[in-house]
Amino acid sequence: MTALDELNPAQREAVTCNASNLLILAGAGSGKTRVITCKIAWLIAHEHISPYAILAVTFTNKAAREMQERAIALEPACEQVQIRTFHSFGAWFLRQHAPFAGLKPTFSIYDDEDSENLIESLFPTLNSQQHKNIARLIARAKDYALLPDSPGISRFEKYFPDFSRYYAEYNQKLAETGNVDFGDLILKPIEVLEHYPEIQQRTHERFSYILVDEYQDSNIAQFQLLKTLAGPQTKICVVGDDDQSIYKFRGAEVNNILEFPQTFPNTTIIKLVTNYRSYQTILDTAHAVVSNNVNRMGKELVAVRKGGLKPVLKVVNNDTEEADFCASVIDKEIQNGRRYSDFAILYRTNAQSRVFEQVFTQHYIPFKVVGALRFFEREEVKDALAYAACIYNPNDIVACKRIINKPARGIGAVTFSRLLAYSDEHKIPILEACRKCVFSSKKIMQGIEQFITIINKLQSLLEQSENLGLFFKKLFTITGIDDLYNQEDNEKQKNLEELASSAYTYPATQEGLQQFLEFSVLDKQEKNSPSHDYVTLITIHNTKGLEYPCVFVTGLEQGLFPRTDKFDDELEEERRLFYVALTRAKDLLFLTYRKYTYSRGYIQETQPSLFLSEIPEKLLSIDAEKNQLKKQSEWQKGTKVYHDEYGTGWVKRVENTGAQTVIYVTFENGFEKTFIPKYTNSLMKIKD
DNA sequence: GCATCCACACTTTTT
DNA sequence: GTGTGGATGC
Repeated sequence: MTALDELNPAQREAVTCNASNLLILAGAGSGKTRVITCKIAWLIAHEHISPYAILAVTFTNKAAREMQERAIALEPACEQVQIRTFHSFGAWFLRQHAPFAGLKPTFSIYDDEDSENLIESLFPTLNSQQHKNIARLIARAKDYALLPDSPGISRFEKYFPDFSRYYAEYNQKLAETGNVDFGDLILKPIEVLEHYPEIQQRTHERFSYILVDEYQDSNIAQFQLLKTLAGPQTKICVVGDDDQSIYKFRGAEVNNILEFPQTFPNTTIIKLVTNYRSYQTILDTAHAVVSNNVNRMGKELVAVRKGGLKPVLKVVNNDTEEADFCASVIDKEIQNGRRYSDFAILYRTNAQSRVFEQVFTQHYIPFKVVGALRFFEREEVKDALAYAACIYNPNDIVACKRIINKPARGIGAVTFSRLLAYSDEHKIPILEACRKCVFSSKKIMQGIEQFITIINKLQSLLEQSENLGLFFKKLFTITGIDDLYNQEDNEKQKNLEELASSAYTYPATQEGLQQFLEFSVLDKQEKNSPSHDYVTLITIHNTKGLEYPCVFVTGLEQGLFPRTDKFDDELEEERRLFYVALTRAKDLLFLTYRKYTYSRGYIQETQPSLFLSEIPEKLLSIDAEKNQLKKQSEWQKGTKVYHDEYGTGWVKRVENTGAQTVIYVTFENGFEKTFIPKYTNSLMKIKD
């Protein structure tokens, strides 16, 4: 295979290694995708493994598509390889085994917002913050593969009293209506495999090779799915980078990768540390920061591209100056022949994009904000999809609730809960309940009748339409959402247009509808329009896997990045996030620190990010007036702390020895102790 | 059931 | 500064 000749020795070893359990530690920019795609092609061409027997799991659909395309380019038979996200694999598996999972063949998949809406209709007496909390905790519980009756669920109770009861009722309702949420897409396949040995046997026989990408961000449930999918003969290859694990807050378990060699005996570990992306100066800076983490496997990237300019640290007064600085650098570099698409502005929180949008507009710099409000999550788009979902699946109570009174037909929350109770009592789908239920109020009866008429019309319209796009166009008119959004908002109208056009390639059949609905819920990532030349404004989380010639990492203030209310292990995750940010840059890297920020309308003085103090000065080109950048530790005299053993105390003294901070704490019980925060997990900051 | 107004909160979020 | 949840009144 000629592609093999283009690989470095470590990459080649990773591709050809035939170990049963293989862990590839692939640093940022080390050619990871190339290795995986080569490996898939190699398995088919040289190990004579059927493409049908290979499963490759990625974290995003975008990554899956890219992987498939590149694998096919190397070996056409890769067309047959299952390359999917964990969730899309789960959906695929459940469609085939729906009855075994207790699901109707037309089951709907609920995203986080849908789940929350379901919780809202189940527990109408709770307020929306409580609904949110329950939804978040259920999602987390499912990430950890915990069911309402699992012993481990008790630790959730302290965040929400009676949590397991709400969780049980929620799951019960999903089961009754035969629908699933995102968590179930992982958990239900595990259940099916465990309860039906013949299905597991067949699955084991089918997949002889499983590859998992971005393994550092897999969660416990996904890990269990991986274990149940793998038979005694199945070979497993996981690829990831412990330094880039940034999704712990949503259940990612970095121990999946750290403990992989212990869990799967005789694991071969291959490290890919040759970096093809960034200049060495950028990697030196990134390494200086991430090496402060204790909980890591430890590896240092080596750049193929030696030298390079030092990263620039720019100190500015406020957010406008920060954006002005970025704009002027961009303008200058454009003069030097760069394109707008060479630049990315990275920030910790979405709210930071606003000033950049304003300033860039003034400077006539074209930009695109990534990920703020995703297309398939927009109100009008979800409304249209909800009508479609009602036609496809009469048991979709969330979709029905969403649009039964949209546009307004005089059917409120009370009426809907009665309909829900009726469907519950008579064990009939919610749409049947709408057809059969009788209310004394004439106004309500008329409203429901209107709604049912619309649904009936749509049902007969579906198979008469030429394609799904044309069906949607008619749907907008018949349902009245066209009028609802037409007058007030042109943008929403455009989005509906775009929804229709993205459905044109699907046939107007039950099957086509199912595929489109599934696509809309599982593949929400905005597709990038490569034809356009614009600066990217993006959160650091969203940049994972991306690279840009010129990167600005902005808002490097203590409290914002890192947030200061973090415990030790969370601080390490913030540091990994910073590491991810730095390693996105190929050529030029700019770091900005604002001395003052606005928050809640007030101007506040800031401290520079702890991470800036972790970069040796000689690695940076510092653009600041004298004394603008004070060194600052995250620990200050007077900070209130809590220690697992000694209880509450206050920091008496802080010593900074450059690389290391030592703090002296006096506790309420009289103890005086010395800590190196970097090495302690039992001490945390608490609010005064 | 719906419109209106006020208080309040405000990380990140591949699926 | 801005958007949203919840209370209030019609």
